[in-house]
Amino acid sequence: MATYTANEIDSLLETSGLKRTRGRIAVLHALRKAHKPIAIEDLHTSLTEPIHFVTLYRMLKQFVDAGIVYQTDLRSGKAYYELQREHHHHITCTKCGHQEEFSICANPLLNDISKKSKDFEDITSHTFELFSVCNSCQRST
Amino acid sequence: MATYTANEIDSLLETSGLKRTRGRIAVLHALRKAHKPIAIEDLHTSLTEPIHFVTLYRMLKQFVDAGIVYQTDLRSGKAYYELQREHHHHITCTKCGHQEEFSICANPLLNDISKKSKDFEDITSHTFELFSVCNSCQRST
DNA sequence: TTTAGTGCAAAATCTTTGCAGGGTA
DNA sequence: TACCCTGCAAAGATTTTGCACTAAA
Repeated sequence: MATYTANEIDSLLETSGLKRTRGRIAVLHALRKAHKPIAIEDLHTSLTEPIHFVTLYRMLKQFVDAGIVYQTDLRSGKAYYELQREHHHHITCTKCGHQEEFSICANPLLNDISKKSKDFEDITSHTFELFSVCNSCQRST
Repeated sequence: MATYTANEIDSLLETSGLKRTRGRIAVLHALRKAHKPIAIEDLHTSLTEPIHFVTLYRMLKQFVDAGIVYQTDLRSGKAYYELQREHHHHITCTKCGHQEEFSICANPLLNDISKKSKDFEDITSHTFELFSVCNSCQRST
């Protein structure tokens, strides 16, 4: 449950035209284990294979371009990554950073939007993140 | 039309408990003129008053916290800012950077989400950005 | 073998912090 | 006057680039 099957990973990579390397497989497994958007630094820590930061940056960019990985931004000054098929969103507290997950996705809106667009056909990816002050921070103000 | 009235700016700042300085007024005017999310560097270029980058960073953080300014991320490695009341979203081409604006906002979803949340009452702000490959880049592949 | 992927070193870019002086209420 | 705001210098953090070597198809 915590890992992709070898077949699933292989087909993801093959479809994208990316070679099946030890590093990429390890990264996809690590992303799968995270179960939430994770920053590059934390991803690197969680890896079982030694992979250089530079390589990690390059891999993730390719994965995002290929649509395998979802990239989002939580206003913390760095990028967060998650497997596309685990895709979900968060409310983040702007005071303490506390997060709550929610399963509602903006997908229904995407169809409307792409239908109206003249320059774009399909939306390959999106970000959707909410920010607020959590109840406990609110009380302590 | 391209500028706030002095009164409007004054009340924005007053409500937020921020002092009415020459710099802040100039920045709000510049944001108003932009009519779209703008990066700090471009904002700085467009200013009529000389304002230090450091000050600009600090101002924008305050504005975002105060709810005057909307902060978003276009996966370009830097933050974009826009007046909250001009708030709208974009589809960005991941190849050439071409943007198309759309007026549909995720607001209807926000209500649903905050109602279901146990840790958060009101959503103060959100990001919602779409990514795709534009038709013209698609053709040239 | 040929092309794509990786590691290393270095640099570029964006953003934050501490402190002293200046402006606003 | 008291506190907030700003500029300056410096540092911190994240991400990118060039090049040589290695591994996958």
